[in-house]
Amino acid sequence: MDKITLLPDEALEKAAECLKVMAHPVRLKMVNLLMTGDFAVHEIAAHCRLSANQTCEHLRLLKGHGLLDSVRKGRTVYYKILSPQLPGLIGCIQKNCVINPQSSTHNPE
Amino acid sequence: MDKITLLPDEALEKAAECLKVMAHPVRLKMVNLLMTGDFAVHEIAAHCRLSANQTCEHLRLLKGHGLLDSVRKGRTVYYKILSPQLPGLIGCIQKNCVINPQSSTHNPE
DNA sequence: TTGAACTATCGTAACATTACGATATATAGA
DNA sequence: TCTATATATCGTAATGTTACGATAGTTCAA
Repeated sequence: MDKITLLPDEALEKAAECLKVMAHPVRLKMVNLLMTGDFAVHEIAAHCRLSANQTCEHLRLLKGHGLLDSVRKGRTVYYKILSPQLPGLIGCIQKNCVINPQSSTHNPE
Repeated sequence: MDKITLLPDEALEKAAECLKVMAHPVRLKMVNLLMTGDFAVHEIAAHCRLSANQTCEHLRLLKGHGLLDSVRKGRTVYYKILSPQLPGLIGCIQKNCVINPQSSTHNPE
């Protein structure tokens, strides 16, 4: 196993869209936080040092792509991880971007 | 092991930048192809059904971030995978976006 | 009902990315 | 040298993304 296969275009487009959603430091931070539990919007905002509306927009994007889910309890809305793939991606990032730092050290210009 | 950790901002920003580079169906396709061997620009262009200049630009971006490398042999320039993390990411995509299709089935609007 | 807390949405300006034609560079062969 | 092939770059229009102020909806409690 571990054979190299050429993935179909459809899968690549789906993957690219998913990656695009995750390709933002704030959204990565949100997902990373939510891996440790469920949190309210204002808690996520505080953790990311972000305004309420920006926080909502990022969360909406993540939820809109099926990566997160939310429940309201009174005035507070709690977000949680829905996609079972997210932790894997974060783990992949941890392995590839933290332990083995690389990339973004070059400049195309 | 497999403990959940909050990654530092620096790592998240680096990861986001790396993901942004990969978050394009054509670039994913290029990397996927290059996992099977080294290829010339015009071969990559043909495989991706892309114009020469677009192909070069995508390859330049990937190379500029240290993900690919290239060697010239005569008139032909061959690209190859440089970053040892790329196959892992593609594998992650294969697991998460192909076997377990999800995401991009919702629409934020 | 009124106000406060919390979340969500809208309009839009600022910014980044992508596509594409035109052009430039590099190499090999006639 | 001249020409064709193979890459690379540039300028710019089209498109997409993000940030941000303003506003709106929701819930609770006084």
